[in-house]
Amino acid sequence: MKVIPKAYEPEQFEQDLYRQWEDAGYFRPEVNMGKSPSYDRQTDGKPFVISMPPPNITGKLHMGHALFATLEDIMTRYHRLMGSPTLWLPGTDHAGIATQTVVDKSLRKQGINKNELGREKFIEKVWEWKEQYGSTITRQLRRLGSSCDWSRERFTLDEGLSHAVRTAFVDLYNKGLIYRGVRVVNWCPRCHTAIADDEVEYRFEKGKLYWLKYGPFILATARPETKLGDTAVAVHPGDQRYLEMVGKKYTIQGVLGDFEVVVVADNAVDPEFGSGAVKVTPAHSFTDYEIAQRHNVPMKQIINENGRMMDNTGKYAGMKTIEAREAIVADMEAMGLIDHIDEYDHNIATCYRCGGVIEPIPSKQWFVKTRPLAEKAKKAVEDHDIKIIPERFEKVYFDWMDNIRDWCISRQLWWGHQIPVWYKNLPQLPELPELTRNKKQVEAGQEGSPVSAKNSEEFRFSIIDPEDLSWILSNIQDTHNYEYVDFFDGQIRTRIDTESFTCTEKQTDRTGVVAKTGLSGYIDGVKSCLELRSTNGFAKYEIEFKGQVPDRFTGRPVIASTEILNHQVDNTSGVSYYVGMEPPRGEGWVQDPDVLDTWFSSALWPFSTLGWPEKTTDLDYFYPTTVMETGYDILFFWVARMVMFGLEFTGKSPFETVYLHGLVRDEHNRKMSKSLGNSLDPLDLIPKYGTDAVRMALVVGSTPGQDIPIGEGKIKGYRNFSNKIWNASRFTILRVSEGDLKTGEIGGESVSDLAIDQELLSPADQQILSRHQEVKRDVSRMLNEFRFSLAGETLYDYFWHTFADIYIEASKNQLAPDADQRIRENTKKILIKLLSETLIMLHPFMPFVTEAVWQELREIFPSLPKYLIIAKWPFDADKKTTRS
RNA sequence: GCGCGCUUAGCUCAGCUGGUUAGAGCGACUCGUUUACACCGAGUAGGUCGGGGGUUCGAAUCCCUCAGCGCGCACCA
Repeated sequence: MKVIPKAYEPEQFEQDLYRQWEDAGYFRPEVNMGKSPSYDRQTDGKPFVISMPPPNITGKLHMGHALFATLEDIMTRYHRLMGSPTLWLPGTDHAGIATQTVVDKSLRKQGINKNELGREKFIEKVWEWKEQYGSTITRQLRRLGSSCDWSRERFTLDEGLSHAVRTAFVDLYNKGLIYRGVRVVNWCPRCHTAIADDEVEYRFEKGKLYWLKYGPFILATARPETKLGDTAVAVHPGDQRYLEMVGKKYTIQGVLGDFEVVVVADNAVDPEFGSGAVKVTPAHSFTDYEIAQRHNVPMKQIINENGRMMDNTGKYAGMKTIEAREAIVADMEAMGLIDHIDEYDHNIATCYRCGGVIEPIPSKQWFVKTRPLAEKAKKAVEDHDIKIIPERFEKVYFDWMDNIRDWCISRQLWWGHQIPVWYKNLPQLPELPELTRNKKQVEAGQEGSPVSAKNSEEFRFSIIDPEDLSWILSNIQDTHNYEYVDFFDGQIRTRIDTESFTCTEKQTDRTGVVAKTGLSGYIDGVKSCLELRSTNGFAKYEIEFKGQVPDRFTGRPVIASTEILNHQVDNTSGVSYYVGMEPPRGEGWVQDPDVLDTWFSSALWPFSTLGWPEKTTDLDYFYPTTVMETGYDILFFWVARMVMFGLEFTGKSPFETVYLHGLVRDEHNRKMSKSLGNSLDPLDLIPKYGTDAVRMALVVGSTPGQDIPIGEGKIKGYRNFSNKIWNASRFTILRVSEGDLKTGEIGGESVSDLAIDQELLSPADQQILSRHQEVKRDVSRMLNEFRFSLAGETLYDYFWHTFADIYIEASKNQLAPDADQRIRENTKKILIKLLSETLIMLHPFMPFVTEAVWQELREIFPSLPKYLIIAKWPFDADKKTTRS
């Protein structure tokens, strides 16, 4: 008879079992396109794929990671047991701001200043940090039993992914979906970078509302210091009180002398609030900026990127905004410019990373034009190409897509993907003689055209190297108000109607317009010339086209390289820029110092990790992925953007189902926080109670989209369950192995061949077998429907309170030495069947105990698969012929 | 302001498309246990399913309404 320890000691098994699985390669899916599978498959053969939400390299594992790892591992293991080729692709995220802040802090503790260190050295330090901590978190994910394919592990700054990022940027740029411009942005003076709208968090703070005597108006403001940047007063168009004043200019007495404002009527003004008149500070308020844009009101910036008053604010220059506010209020009171002051609760904007107050300031940044992307992304969910669980988040998703604003993607940081744009300052050049305005357009094959292409479609796509085209077009964007753009290819001069791009709002049309009006065709080896003229100046580019290769997107031939022989720019900025995958040829080009928003690379994750933009086997086979499992808190940050980018770059939704889990909270449903001291550390709990217990505690009782409370008591409960599994199995194994197995007391080759004699069944046998069948069916269905909690609970209840409490007790009689030999044998067969099949079903939830027990079970019943992880799921949903 | 969620036993929560006597875990109480497991077993108590109204043969479940709590988005002069 076997000897098995009395209690389950997880520490003795977990790490060893994990190593055995990993070494055996069970986490790596078989890529077998078009071939018949090498194993018994219960599915349609489609691979099951999850891209792991890449944890930041900044920290160590917490309960949130444990939750996603558990849920994703359950799905992965379930589908593996079902026989699907299963890929769970892990990785980590460089997490721009977060990592830079943490490393900066740690360096400062060592007395090292980031700025003295310099960019290159600093980035080296961050990489050192990454080497140290990036692997910590993946090691800890293994501890959770995550059966992901480590051979495919990725990091967002890997060469392949960086290449994907550059490709995406350049492609969007060429499509006119990325632009650079001066906008009022959310600026964090503490992190010293712009952040996106959804990276801003609002919180209430007690403050004051100042009623100012403002020329003929009395108006309220929370930020009197911005008065120095005021250029207008806005009122509601229907407001009778101010009708007469609209359009007129007024002189306002200010602390730095008189200044002039214009009165405009705008619907954004709420006539009910305050006096119905608003002072407009276009440079430091989003609403004011928009009002100013609509009424052509000038903008005056008075706050700089350090959150301090600028030189144009006289004696207040250099003060922080709060200091300036106090000083200005004091001065205004002295001048009798303040009517009265109210108490007022402000909803102030703060940075989601550092908590600092956000200053809206005008800044030149890169933006993604999101609306065209959002429309497709919205449609994908509307058409059910993507299903969101729980469904109610679809509405939230739609609302976001409907109200989306352009996405500011440049960050003034060092750690991240540096923007693939290069700048060059150019000397002023003497004006060129006026160009001949020839309106003739080039058509493919047309007489006089130097273009040799025979079919017009090929011709149309064979513009010039997209990278150079973008570089050229970038200048159109930069200077506005071009009168005309001429393209001269050596023989024919082509006029391009510039009306289409005088306005930045029409940027999407740029590429199209160019193609339509004839900036197309290439001349291998011929020097061409592009000339731009604007109200600010002109630019001339001499270009030589060389060679011909297939375009990587369309497969059509394009110019392989375009040498810019010379280019000249003369405009107000005097700067030209180049957008491309690699630095441009020639001297003096400097790359844009900014990096991209972390979420830009994250948005590419489901396909960049599989090799995109290269056409790899992995991309072909595993993309689109199956499930995106993540927290509802990053629905906008991440999920929405993956959908937008997935559709844009691959033409496919990046996943079929989005499963949103909730936030892990403490047993009283409070947020886990260090200050409350209620945080649970999975790395303490795992050695204490076992990974399986932690996993079960996270799954059972949690509903998608709903926060999940968890306390140590709950985990203890599932530790007890682990032990119950161990002991019920121990009983089974010990009893079944009584007698001589070699002579085949229970016989049979595999579990399905266990010939259970229906004639000999006791009522207890019949009941358990029937219940067992139900559980198999229910659990399969629940897992297919993403109802993990219910599935786990069902299995828990069945195993403990039906199998162990009822059936094992009943089996004791049936196994008694004085019982009929045939009954004993039959009972043993039933026990083996029930136990082995239940272990398989429990395995996705509790991989370690179940595998540990399986290995024991295999010793007395060697026909079982070598490892539980690759066993066969005991219920086939397609076989609806389940006889009761 | 717009939207969403929650309110079920002392605590934390399940309860899918309405259908036996509303469930679990923890906690409480009683009893038991040399015999797979005290990280155990058998059992008990505990709920007018937030209030009100409606639909229905039948409502924790669907609809309306009110209240409390929480969250998201927008505004925030």
